[in-house]
Amino acid sequence: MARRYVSIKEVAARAGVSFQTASKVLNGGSVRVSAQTQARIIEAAKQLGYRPNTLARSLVRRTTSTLGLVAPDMTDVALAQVSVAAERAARRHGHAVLVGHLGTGGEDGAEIVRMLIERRVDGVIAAAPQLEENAEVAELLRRYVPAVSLHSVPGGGVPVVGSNHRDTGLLATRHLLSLGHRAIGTITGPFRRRVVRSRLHGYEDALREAGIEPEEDLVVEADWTPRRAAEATGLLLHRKPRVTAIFVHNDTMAIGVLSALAAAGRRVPADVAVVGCDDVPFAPYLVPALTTVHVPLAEAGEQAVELLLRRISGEPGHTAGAGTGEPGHGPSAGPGEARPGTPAGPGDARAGERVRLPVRLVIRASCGASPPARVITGPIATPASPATPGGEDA
Amino acid sequence: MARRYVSIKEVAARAGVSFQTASKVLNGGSVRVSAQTQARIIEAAKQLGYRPNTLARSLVRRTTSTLGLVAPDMTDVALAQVSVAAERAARRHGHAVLVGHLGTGGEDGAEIVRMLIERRVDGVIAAAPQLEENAEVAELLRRYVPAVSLHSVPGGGVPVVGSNHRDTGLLATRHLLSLGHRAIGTITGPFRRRVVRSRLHGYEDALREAGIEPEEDLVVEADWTPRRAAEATGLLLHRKPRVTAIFVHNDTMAIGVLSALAAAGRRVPADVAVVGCDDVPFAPYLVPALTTVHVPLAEAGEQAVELLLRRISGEPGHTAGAGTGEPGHGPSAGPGEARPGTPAGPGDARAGERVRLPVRLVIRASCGASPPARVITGPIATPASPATPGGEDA
DNA sequence: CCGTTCGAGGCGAACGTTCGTTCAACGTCG
DNA sequence: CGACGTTGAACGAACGTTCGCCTCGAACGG
Repeated sequence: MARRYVSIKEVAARAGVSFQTASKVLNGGSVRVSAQTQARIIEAAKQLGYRPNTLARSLVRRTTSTLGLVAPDMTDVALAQVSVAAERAARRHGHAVLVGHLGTGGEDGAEIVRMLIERRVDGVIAAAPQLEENAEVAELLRRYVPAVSLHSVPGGGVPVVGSNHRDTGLLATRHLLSLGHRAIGTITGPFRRRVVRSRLHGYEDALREAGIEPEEDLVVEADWTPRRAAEATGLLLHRKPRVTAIFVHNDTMAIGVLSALAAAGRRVPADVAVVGCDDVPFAPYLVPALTTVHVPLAEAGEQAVELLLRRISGEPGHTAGAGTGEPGHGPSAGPGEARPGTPAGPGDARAGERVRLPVRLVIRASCGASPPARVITGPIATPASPATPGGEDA
Repeated sequence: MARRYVSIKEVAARAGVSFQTASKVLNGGSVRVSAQTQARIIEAAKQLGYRPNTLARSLVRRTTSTLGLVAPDMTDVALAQVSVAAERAARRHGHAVLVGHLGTGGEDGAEIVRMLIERRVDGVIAAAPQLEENAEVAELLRRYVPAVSLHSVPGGGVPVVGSNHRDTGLLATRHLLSLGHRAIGTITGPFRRRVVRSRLHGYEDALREAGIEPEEDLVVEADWTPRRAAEATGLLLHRKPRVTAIFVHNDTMAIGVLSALAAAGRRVPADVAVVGCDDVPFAPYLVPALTTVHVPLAEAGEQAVELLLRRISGEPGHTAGAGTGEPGHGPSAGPGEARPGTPAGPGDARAGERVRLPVRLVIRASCGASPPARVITGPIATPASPATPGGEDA
């Protein structure tokens, strides 16, 4: 049961050299050590099953090759994608990932971040919407450790990777409008989330573009779960029996919406059209197949890691390591939002503070449009709507 | 951007004591240091924003308070539950979690485990079905680090936490039989997975109990995804048009099955009854609401952590740590499939090697049974089937 | 008044590395 | 034939802790 780890000294002893020499060979490679000795050391290491102790290594190198990930509750497949992608990307770059899952409230965020800091992670990825409101976490991230967030961070100072969520609302609603719908309801996530407000802005702006004044009664708040979404749909149907289309803020809730609609005897898409958000793997297999706005979640996780790693290695950019990234990437990339003053465009001083991943509409059956799987991409130019200021988020 | 961490020496200096004294105070608490001095040290630490460097601590304590988690691909909500629950449980016990997600093949398992070992995790939780076949991983876990698995481990020596999956097959199939179905098909996960074979055994045994000889044509292999499940269903319908019920190996695939059934114009449950597996959060909101076998995934994750932590702290049990070095437990390898001699019951000498979490049937609408949400629990006595003894797996 | 005890805190060592410097031996060259 | 380079390897120090033992001085008992 000898679970003791063998140290480099034992390897060295067996090879008959000083442990420092062994160290040299075992890492660096061929630095000033005869081929013979090298072979002996390597052989000894293999025989003994030597595994370097990264703790000791980190202690002297002052870097752990470990990233921290603050993850959400994760009852939603969509969010899980981010974490998985991020971890994979990190590992590809030789970094391990220390993870902490928030409670549903997200109030334990600071605790998690402190844990990560004490473990001296090289950087932190904040991948939970709940963190949006957590000023304490934001402060910790600003002060103690390089970080990248997938959601807007109170007080700024932490670069953000993600999509423009106003675009999602815009895309979904415009599509519904183009199909002739006028009474379009929406089942949202919690209002206090920026994502939600952004999607709502897109929804409203699209409506106004079409000359329709948004109605409060058509907007029902839920909490991302199918359960609450089903309830919300019931309420919506009650308040506005004549609604003919629904924009749902995520695909998981769409399941609940579909369920409630079925329970109410409304056919989809014949009576009511439905458009979701995220484009999770099962979306094409709902009945009817769900039309939804694809949000590149996995890609966001990956990009977040890349950006974070660049920052850590102290790549230039005004924001100490942030920038130079994404030079003129994407079609119109970054500046999705109408924000006259601070375009955050490429070349802007704050470039790199924000990486934008375009969303796109995936047309399936639930909206009643005929052709299968057409795709319309965002971000989109907003004709005339300086109304909603910049702060969208991922 | 001064990201430098303050060390305990700086705290000590500021408080005017030796750093060892500061150390004493900052951990142990009231150990032979005057209240005054303590206060001074604590104050200094606070002012400086001192965060202990757990690397150094771990180095001397020879324990990292970190657990490794080998997680699956995670495109399935059900599996994500395990990871989240495990991480939460670990944190509750003051442990952090280092996570590695397998690729779809799971061939990178050893690489991940090695990474965890080099980082000196105190223990490893193997929570991926893909690991079932990975002998290299099993070997690493046996040799280098205490571990607990959620799935059977080749060669044994690693305790397993999970449900008896024969029971799931039994429960689902018996239910369908009790509803009068005789032509019952099943859409499975990959055959090479034990879980799958176990569920299949349950399915077949239930059939035989009812005097029905299982037919190969009624069994179609898929890969856990809705996509392949839909295809498989199409195939099943083609081969056996008269099938009146389907047992699906997980809820995510059930989405695909429902979709294919709808495409084929079969009504559920009127024409075909469907029973799933797992009981994920959205199951009640599918149309129709999915009858499914509830598998306590989150609980399994939690229990795995508890068990692992007990093992680490060297709690007794005959298997002291890891089976006192696998004496003569070789080929008889864990209480695997058909091994009449070793029932591994409670009170058995090898108790602790296997924790069983009962599954239960949750009756909803997709099977056509009338009462809403009845529940039938397992594990179940098998009337006359000594064929498949205990050895199912999680 | 001296020896003992006890409370408070200092000190050395160790944990397993990495990194830069030092050292010995052996040619080689002028 | 001695100064010098090279080459190969050893060595010392440091990373930030924890832990156990040691010392010091004051208080206390006899």
